Amino acid sequence: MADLLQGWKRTHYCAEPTQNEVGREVLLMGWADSWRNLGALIFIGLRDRSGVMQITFDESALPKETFKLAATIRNEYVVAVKGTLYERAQGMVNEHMATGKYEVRAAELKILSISETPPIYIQDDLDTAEQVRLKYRYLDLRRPCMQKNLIMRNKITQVTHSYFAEKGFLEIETPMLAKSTPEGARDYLVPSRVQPGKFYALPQSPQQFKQLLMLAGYDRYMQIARCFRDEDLRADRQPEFTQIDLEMSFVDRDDVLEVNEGFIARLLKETLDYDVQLPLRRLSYQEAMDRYGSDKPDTRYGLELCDVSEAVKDCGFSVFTAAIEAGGSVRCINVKDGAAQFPRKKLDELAEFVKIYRAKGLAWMGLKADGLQCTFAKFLTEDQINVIQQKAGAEQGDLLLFVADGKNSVVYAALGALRQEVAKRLNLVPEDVIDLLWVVDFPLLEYDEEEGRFFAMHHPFTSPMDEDIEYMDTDPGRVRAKAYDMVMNGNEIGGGSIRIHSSQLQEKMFRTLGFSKEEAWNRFGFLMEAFKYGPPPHGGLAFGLDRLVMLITKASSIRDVIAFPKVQTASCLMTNAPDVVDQKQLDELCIATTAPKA
RNA sequence: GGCCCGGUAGUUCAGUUGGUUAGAAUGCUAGCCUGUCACGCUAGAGGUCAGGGGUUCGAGCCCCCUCCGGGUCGCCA
Repeated sequence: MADLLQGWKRTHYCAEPTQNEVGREVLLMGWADSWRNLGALIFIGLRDRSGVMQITFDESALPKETFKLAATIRNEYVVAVKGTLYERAQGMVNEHMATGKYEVRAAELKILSISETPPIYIQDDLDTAEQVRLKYRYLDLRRPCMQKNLIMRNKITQVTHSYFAEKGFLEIETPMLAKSTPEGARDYLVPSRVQPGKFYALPQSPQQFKQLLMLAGYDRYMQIARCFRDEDLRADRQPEFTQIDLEMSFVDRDDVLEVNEGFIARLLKETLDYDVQLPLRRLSYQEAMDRYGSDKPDTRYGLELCDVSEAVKDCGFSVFTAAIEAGGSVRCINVKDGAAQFPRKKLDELAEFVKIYRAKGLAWMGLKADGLQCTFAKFLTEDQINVIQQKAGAEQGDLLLFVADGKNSVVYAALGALRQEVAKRLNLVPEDVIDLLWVVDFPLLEYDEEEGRFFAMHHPFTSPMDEDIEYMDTDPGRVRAKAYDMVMNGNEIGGGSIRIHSSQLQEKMFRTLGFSKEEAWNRFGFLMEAFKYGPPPHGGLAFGLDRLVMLITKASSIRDVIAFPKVQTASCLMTNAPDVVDQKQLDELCIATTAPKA
C-alpha cells in the first residue's frame, strides 16, 4: 500500500538545491531514475522535471523499517524523501551530472506510488521504436529531452503573448465549430445532432473570423490557435496543429512585415540568445524560384540554379530542345569542390533522386583535369559548352547537374530538391547560422490544368498588388499578390497577406476564380455581407508554432515537440483514436456507415 | 493513391545455404556486497519470430496477401 502525503510538502525541485542548502533539510519528491543497492548502502537517483538528485540511504544511520522500505524502491516508483543536503567528498563527485557535487542523505522516506517495470527506458539516448514510445507517451514524456522540448514550447508561447501584448494586440478566441470552407485543404467534419444531415467543420485557420474582428474594430488581434487539416501527414505536418495567428487594421504590407520580423528577432533572442539583423532580407517569389528552385529557399549555402536554355536552344540534344520548345527550360546547379570526381554510382543515385520530382533524368558535365566528361557533349559545339560553363561559373573540378523539362515547375522542383540533397551530402549547410528572409510578390493565382481554371495561390481574400489589378481580367497569371512568407533555414515558418477590403475588388476576384455570384454568396456570403459595412484595410500573418518549436529545439520530427501527436495514419497510438462508436451515437446523429462496426 | 525502408525476449539487435532445444546485450526476479553513479558477483525467469496462407520431409529465413510503424511524391487555398 502506497504512502499518503500526510502533510509532507516539497521544498525544492530535485536539481534545485545548491551551496545555499548544504547542511539544511530538504524534502524532495520525484520518480526513481536509478537504484543501486550495495547491501548496507542504497543510492537512488530521484528525478523530476528539473533534473536528478542522488539520494543516499545509509543502513547505520536509519531506522530498520526505513532502510527496508528503501530497498524496495525500483525504477519509476514515486518517492518522497526528507533528508539533508551534503556536498560530496572529493573523488565522489559525478562530473556527468548537473547535481553531481551534492547528495541528499535521507532521514525519512515515503513511497507514494509504485510502478511496474516500464516498457521503455526513461533516458535521452533512446533508440526504442517510435511506435512503442507513442503507445506509452506519458513515459516517453518523462525523458529529459522531451521535457526540454515542451518547456521550450512553453517559453515560445510566453514570449509570443508578451510581445504581441506589448504591441497592443488583443487575444480573442474564435470558434472551433465552424463552417466548412471550400477550396483549400480537406475539412474535418463534425455532425450536428440538432440539425441532422448538417455538419460543422473544424477550422483550417481562423482566417475569416479574424477578418471579421478587423471589421468589428478590434484592430490588432492575435491568437494561439489550434487548426485542423485532413491531409496526409509528414515529418513536419500533423492533422491538428497550432498557429500563432494575427491580424492588423489600417496597415499595408510593410507594417505587417515589420511587426513580425520584430517578433521573430525577439523570440530568437529570448530562446536561443541569437541576434537577428533587421530588417530581414526580401526575395521576390520569382527570384527565389530562379535562384533556388523553391519558394522557401535555404540560402545558407550556394548551389544556385543557372538557366542555360538560351545557350542550348539550338543544340542537337533533343531532350534539351524539346523542353525549351514546350515552354520549359534547361537549368543546372554547379557543384564545386572537386565534385567532377563523383563516381558514376553517385551520379546514378542523384539521377534517381530527381525522378521523385518527376524530372525525366539528370544530365551532367564534369570538368575533370584530364578533360570534359559530359552526357551530352557530342550534341554541343565548343562555343555552346563555353557559354554554359561561363554562365554557371564553372572551373576545373566542378560538376554541373542539369535538369530539362517542358514544365518549369518540374525543373524548379527537381533542382531545388537536388540542391538541398547535394548540400546535405557534402555537408555544406552551416549549422550555427539562422537564415531568415521574406519571400514576397507571390503570384495571386495558380492555373490548375485538371480543373481548367485559376485558383487562389494563398486564399481568395488575398489582395492583388495595386499596380497589377488591371491585369486581373486580361492576364490573371501575371497578377502578383500582397502575400508574403517568412522562411527560416529553408522552412516556411509563417505566411500571410494584405486582404481585399473592397467589395468590388472581392467580386472581381471571385469572377476571376470562375465563381458565379450565387456560388460566391453561397460560400462566403456572410463575409461579403459583412464587407458592406465598412471593412478597414487590413492584413495579417500566421506562424506555424510547431515548426518554430522544431527549428528552435532542432527536433527532427514534429512529433517531438507535440505532447500527444498522431502517427501517419492520423491515429493516436496511446488512445487508439479514431475508433468506432456505439450504434446509438450514430443513430442520434443520423449517420449510416459502411465502415466496419465495433 | 504511388515509391522506398522497417517489424525476432520488456527494450535494442544477431540469427550462416531452409536443418537439433531461436541467441547476445540490457532490463527484470532472487541472493550477497557501506561510496555506487553503465556499481559488482552468483543464480534464474522471460519468445504468437507482426498476422494469415502457400512451397517443402523440414520455414524466423523462400513466395503471396493483410496489418502496424517511418520517410517521401501527390495532396496540404
